[in-house]
Amino acid sequence: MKKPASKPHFAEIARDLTEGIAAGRYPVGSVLPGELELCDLYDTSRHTIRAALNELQQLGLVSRKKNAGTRVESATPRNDFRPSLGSLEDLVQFGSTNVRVVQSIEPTTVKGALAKTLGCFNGTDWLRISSLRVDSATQKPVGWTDVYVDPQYDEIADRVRAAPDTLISTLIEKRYGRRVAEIRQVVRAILIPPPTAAALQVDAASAGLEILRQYFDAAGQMFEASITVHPADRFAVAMTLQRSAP
Amino acid sequence: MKKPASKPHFAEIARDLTEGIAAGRYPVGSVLPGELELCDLYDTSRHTIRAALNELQQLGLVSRKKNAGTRVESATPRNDFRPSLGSLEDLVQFGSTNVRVVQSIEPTTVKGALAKTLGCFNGTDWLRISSLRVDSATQKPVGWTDVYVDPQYDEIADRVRAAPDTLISTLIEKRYGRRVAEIRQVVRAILIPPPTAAALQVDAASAGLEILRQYFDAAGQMFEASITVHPADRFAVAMTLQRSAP
DNA sequence: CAATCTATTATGTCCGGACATATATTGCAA
DNA sequence: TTGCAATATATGTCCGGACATAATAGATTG
Repeated sequence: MKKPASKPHFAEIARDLTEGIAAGRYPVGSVLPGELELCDLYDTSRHTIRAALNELQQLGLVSRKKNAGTRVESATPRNDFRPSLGSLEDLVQFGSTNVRVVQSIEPTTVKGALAKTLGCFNGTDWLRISSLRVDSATQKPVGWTDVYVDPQYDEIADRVRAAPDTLISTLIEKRYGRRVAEIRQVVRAILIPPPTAAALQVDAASAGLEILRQYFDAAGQMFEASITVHPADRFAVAMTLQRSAP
Repeated sequence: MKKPASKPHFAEIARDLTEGIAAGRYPVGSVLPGELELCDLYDTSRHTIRAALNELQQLGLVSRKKNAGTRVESATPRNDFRPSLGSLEDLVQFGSTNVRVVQSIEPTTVKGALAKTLGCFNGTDWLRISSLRVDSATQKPVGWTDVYVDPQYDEIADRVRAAPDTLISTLIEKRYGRRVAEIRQVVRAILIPPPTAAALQVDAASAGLEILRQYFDAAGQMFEASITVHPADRFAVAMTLQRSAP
């Protein structure tokens, strides 16, 4: 009955359960057997079962609640790849490589196409913080950023100027306690518009990278958004994905 | 001595260790105390210590080896944000929205600037698979892709044509068993070169998104690379990041 | 001196128990 | 019927032990 399994026991069980979920034996939305039942099923200890279930949870296959049991959330082992080094700072390529030089901080009313791209209602009031990102080595501008924050957070203006290497979302979190729970990011290619091109010291018809970021709190409310334009030859978005389960 | 800690014990320990790493008490590259020592230090069981260390490992702060102990890898709690839905297919926006139309499959010798961007030696031989991605709804081309694979995999040509909605890396894995362990991706903005512009049915001087992907196996060997060019107004790279620890 | 064998030592896996805690259900009372 | 309290039940946390396994360092041998 017992195979001379080379793999650890909990990994075998995790594999079996994953297979069962993929095969539809445990359909999405259903609740799979309790831990003690699984102990009985696989003839092992609860500790081992939990280690196996932990794997499934890590893979995003199941969610677990105190009395409701472990619910099957997805049939396919999503997050097959995950970013290996991907703090937000790394992603944005912030920090030591370049600093923020604030150009202007003023309240504005967002309407029309801009409102649509930002994902807010027409005529919403925001505080716009425009800044230039300058590479500390070459002294050349690497990006123009318009950050839109809730106008009630106007007191962060000083801090934004004082801490040129800190994310504005971090400043808001420290000052007002509103915490970012989710970030949506869209990367597009554009032809850099003339005024921005001048600020970035590039030709008018050159290509650029436009990055839109939306910051949401735990309630799903967007309280910050930013649009960044980078010259094509001075910036790239890089990321590394690694397979989760070897 | 005992605080009325509301948080679980192992979480407190994880927090403390994270703090110690961030503060430099445990510098990057150093090896922090063994599990039994930590048991003594925090006056707890090995199980709890391991749960805490597990958190740090999950956050990418430490790596662990059989006899060398747990090594500090990074000072900042990276992966503070993780992609919420991020299978590779989602990221690439593959699948039902558009299909691959193969234009040519032929062996080439990569040299000069191309070799440099692809990240291989000058004069390396590859099998180049050029294809057009066409949106199934509008019938307009949304991207031009040059995939470079090891020329020994020339038998996949048929499969590439036969399965227009499957990743080429997946085809290689199924046919030859060589498995992708890591993917590096770089997104840049470019001006679309004339021949590509013609194929994509856009103006010559328009902006486009260039995506370079490199596929590595477990040994760190690159065995596939691809360069994709998308018209600026027909494609964007979107991703959602969610905070890991609420 | 080099190569090989052998302890030593760290993490990895696993056991079987205990109590805590959050949630769902049930039962009782207004 | 509605609202609240008691109970049941699932996962969460934690203990203290055991043996396995891999990597290192030391001892042994050619």
